[in-house]
Amino acid sequence: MKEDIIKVVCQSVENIAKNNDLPDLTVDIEVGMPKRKEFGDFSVNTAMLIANKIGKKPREVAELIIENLPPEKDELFNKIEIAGPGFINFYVKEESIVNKLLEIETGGKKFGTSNIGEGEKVLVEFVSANPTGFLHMGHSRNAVVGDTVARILSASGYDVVKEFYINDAGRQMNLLGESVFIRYKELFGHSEELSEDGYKGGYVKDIASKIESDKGDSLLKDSPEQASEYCKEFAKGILLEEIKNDLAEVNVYFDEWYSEKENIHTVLKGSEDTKLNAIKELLNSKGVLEEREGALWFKATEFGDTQDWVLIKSDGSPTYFLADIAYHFDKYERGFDSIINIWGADHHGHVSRLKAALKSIGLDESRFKVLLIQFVRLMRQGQEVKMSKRAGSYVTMSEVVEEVGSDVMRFFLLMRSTESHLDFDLDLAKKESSENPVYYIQYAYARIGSIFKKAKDEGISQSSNNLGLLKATEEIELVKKLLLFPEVVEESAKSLAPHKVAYYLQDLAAQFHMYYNKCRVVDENQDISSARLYLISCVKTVLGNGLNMLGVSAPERM
RNA sequence: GUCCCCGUAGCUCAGUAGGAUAGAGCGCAGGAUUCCUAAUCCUGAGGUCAGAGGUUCGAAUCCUCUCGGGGACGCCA
Repeated sequence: MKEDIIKVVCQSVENIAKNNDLPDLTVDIEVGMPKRKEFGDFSVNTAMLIANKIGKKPREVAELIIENLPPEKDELFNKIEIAGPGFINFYVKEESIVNKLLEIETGGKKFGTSNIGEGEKVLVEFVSANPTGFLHMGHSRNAVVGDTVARILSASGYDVVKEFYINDAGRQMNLLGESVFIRYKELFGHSEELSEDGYKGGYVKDIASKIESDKGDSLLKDSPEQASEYCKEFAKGILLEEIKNDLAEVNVYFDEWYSEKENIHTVLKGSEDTKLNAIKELLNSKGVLEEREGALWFKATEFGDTQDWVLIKSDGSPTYFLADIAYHFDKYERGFDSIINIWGADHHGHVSRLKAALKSIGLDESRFKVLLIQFVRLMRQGQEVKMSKRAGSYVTMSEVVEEVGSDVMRFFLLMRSTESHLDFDLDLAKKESSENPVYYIQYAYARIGSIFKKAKDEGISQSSNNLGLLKATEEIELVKKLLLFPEVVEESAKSLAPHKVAYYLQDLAAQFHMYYNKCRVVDENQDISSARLYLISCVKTVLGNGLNMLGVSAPERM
């Protein structure tokens, strides 16, 4: 619908430009939907935008634009008016709106998808938690947002790969291995204190017991280093499985599990050195490294960052940052046009240093985007549920999923803009009523299913033959809302903002429920009924497509 | 001290490259079901868009400053 208006206004502006000898009269036609009915179905502010260029008052320009509209305007509009400071308001013929339903029906599951991505290769990396424990609530928002961004991008014509970066190298993993080994030794009566920053969660003991039932006391005969190493690898395997299961519970699946240890710290077939060493050499060749106080530094300040960073510590071991540069260099090497990272907001300081590093080795850092996600607060009875990771008393993601279900979990985590802090209200999440926005939307979907069941009993089926009978304001408004869906998805994809789809679905569901209460679908008049069935079938399609994009189920019955 | 996010109704939050009289849900006060699911709908009250300047035809939106909340500033990851 908007395209139609853009088309005719554009033609008009071209005509004006020709007649007045203004060759560079170009303008983006922006079509708005006024909130108030008196202002028509669509409006355009073009006159105000080009008034200066033409040298006339906005309202006069508006008149000019209307005069120069192509003849097809009569087929499309009932009325065109100038209002306020120079808006042009279009009153569209009901018929031309309603006929657009055919496009939705034809589009089916594809309606709402687009090709704005043009097959661009995108890597979305998210979660990327250390396999040193279970996923907690903080990870859950990252997981669900990342997955949904990926779904929306796919739907918009991007070629998306979802990747989980496994931080399985370095200090944290060593600590985990040592902690497990200590618990293992406990099982044989060797008591030893866990170090200050060792892992204290109960799962560490569980893993130790598994090793014991697997291997008996054989680890005691190995060297402590060998034993710890074994424990580490064993624990990693178990915890990764656990993480995969937790993610699967909320419908999150990855295409790639990228092991830092295997890819960055190991010499791969066909290469002479590790990626870690290779990147260090590359940086060195660019002259951006410096030895200071026994450590090797990256001069990030030369590339816009506020401070320099250590890449190799004075004890000779690499920092996480160096591995991260190597990892991101590899992302470019793998040929992605666009690289998206979903990070917790607490990592925002790392954006500029990584960008600085990419820039220093000549990579186009505009292809690299970080979506920062603000924190989640878990609320129960109006109180924040306090979590302390140190004490091992944090609420895991799977505990909450078990409590509220996957659909609610996902939707609640998607409801807010990613740059807003999110209060996860457990009490609301568990309510099976209209207060709960998930059920509100799903109920609309199920309700349509139920109407169709009724229609079937009555022997009425949907038809596009009588769409002209859809004349009620609620019907026109509903169709207009449906037609907005592709635009919402596109907007959501461009701005990496899945909450826009969530909001849209709530609005659409509200409008449908209103319609349901106002107009009876299955009625005596079979012609009207068949047209209305056609309409609500389109509503069902859009609700279904939207929910699917969010990874939330669309139930036929509730 | 430097940097990032936030401040909109009692609460939780939307607000679409600046647009017309600022929205939704919850909560609150009323009301609607002989009929497709009342997990629904309707009506109402409720606002100095944190504050002050600036930019212009026009600002919740853009710029500057102030105040308030959260987070980041490691040879941790």
